[in-house]
Amino acid sequence: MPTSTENKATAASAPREGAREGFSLGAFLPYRLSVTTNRISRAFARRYSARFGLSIPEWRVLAVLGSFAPLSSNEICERTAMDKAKVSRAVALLTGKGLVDRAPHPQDQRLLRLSLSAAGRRSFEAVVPIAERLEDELTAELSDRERAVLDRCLERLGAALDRLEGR
Amino acid sequence: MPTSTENKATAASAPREGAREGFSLGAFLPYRLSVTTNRISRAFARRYSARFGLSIPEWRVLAVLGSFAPLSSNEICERTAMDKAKVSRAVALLTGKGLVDRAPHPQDQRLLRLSLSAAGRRSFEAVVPIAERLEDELTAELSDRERAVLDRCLERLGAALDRLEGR
DNA sequence: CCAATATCGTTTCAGGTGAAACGAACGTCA
DNA sequence: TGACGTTCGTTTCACCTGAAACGATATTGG
Repeated sequence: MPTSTENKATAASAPREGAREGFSLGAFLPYRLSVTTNRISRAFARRYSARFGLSIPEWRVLAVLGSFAPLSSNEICERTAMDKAKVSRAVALLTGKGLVDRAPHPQDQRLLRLSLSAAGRRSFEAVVPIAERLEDELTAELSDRERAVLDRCLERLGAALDRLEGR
Repeated sequence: MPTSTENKATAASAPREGAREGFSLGAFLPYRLSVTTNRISRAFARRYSARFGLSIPEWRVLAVLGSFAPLSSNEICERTAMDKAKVSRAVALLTGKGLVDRAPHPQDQRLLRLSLSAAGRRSFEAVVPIAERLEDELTAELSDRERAVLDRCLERLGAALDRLEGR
């Protein structure tokens, strides 16, 4: 859906006049992560959004429901790390498209019991290979060890964030 | 500025009923990168936005101008990987705050010649240590080797994206 | 039992976003 | 020179976003 002009990759180049050494945005980890992540999101969206008409939030909901249905909205929030408003909208769109079934929870009327419809499961099964292929293409140049280190780094960054937020 | 409810970190847990093994969002690299990156952006914004009144785009513009002034808007686009509309707005805000000076380019009247004002440089010098400290805290648990591998992974992901986009 | 409080999901609201349209300035080529 | 296409930065437009307010349901405490 977005064919952005942004994030076309930017190699850090040499400082020019007025250079203030000691800080380089191009080497700043939050910045690098942000650029790479945005580019990946776009690349992924380009592949499936046109074909399936799914936004990223919708795809995420589809993904967790494909693996863990039935879930309440709140459980989807936890599993996708999206806020409840975003989940609510994505679920509304997916039910409107007939991809998600929405039923009341038998014990607690506040909760929804969300699951994939037959059509939803077909979409899920169709998108998963695309997702996996993109991941393979992205990580093709990474050795198994590098991939393992990358996973560990993300885990530790998450733990560091837990500490920072938990203060 | 944003004290989000989103991205509070979500550990992957065991599949439940209806589990469809073979795909787990929690192990999907684009997803993990996205969650971690968004959390870092928020953590960073919390630290400086209240104190300096800077949005993330503004901070990025400040950062590149602090290191590479003078730059045109287009050069800022390249260096920050933001699209031109976002840069245009950030520059407008920064000039409004008196942090950035805007002059016409002597040879090419289409270009702007942007640089930090004295106040802008003071803000830059004030934010840089905060940025560096956050990065240190985030990567405190990473060994030098892990950090190096992480950098290399990001580089190779970027190269893979170049290929994917360049087609 | 009845308040008071908490939780769930939706909706509202103000603001940010990218894509595209736009005007102005430049370069080109005859 | 002048018509044409290009590049630069701004603005418009439709959409997406998170925070907060909200109604509905459940739970707790008196």
